[in-house]
Amino acid sequence: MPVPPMSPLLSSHIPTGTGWTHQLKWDGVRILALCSPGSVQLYSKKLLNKTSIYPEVTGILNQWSRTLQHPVLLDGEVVVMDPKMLRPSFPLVLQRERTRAQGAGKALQAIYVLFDLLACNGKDVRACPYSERYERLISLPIPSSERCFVTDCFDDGDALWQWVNERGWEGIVSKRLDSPYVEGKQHRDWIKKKKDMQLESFAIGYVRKDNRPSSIVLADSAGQYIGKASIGLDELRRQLLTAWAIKHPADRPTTQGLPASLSKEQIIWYRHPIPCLIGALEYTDAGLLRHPRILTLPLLNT
DNA sequence: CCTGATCCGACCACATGCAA
DNA sequence: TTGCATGTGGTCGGATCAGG
Repeated sequence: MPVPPMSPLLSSHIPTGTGWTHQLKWDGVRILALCSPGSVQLYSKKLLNKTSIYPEVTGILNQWSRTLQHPVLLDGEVVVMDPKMLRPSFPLVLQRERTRAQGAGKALQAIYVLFDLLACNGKDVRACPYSERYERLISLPIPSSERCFVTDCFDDGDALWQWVNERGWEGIVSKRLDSPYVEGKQHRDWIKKKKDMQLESFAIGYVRKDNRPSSIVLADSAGQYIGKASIGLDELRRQLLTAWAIKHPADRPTTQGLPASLSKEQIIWYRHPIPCLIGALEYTDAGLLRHPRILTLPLLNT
């Protein structure tokens, strides 16, 4: 039976030494595959059944699983490649997951990238060191193809990080070679480092919920709306946001072309936007920031 | 019948408070 | 001190429903 998958801890530091191996971080949806003789079930991180969502993945594994004598439990990431950028695209995989019409064209074909093995030959191997689980994984006779393969391991984490940055991938995951497979994050054996985008931006107002600022409304230097951010707002910043609105009120936004969805929230607009530094993963296709967070919001006096 | 607005649930990330 | 559970917040597409 599947268990909640092992998750990497976020860190800005890449571990070094021979005790660690490093892999690309595939930006997609975590999927466990339980392959029994003649049947395949896919599960999400929360153990929801995703078997029918990715029939192309299920199909590949199904063919192979007919030859099995005992159940095998695989762990990996389902991704969809961005054909232009030659790297996984999280927005595309979400689009793929939510499109019932399988595929909507070949562009949204899902790929299953494997990186761990929890059970094989009917035996639970979670207690085995990662190096051994990985060796067992690559020795499985799964028909390797562009649609399903095992991710590579690298010794030099810094070099892999540099490769990732040059090509705009999401990040890397470092794994301790002697570590067992542990549910969730109760370990220090898997470490992820993610790329970060920073941009100068402007708070043109804030969303008021429960009588206090809950997020800021963001525009870029050209005045284009780029989303809302709430992560990073502490009590001091909330007070600042409120005080700024009292000093520089406006009854309508200084920016054009805001989405209609904003109109159903209570938004306090600023006469003068506050410059701020925003961190984010990337832009979505709609031109909004993905996972924005507030890095610096200056404490202005006037 | 079609269209748009709205709600919902799935994904992700982080802040916070509490417990070990 | 550290990790976990909870809550908040963002995006997106599907489902639903109201109104033309």
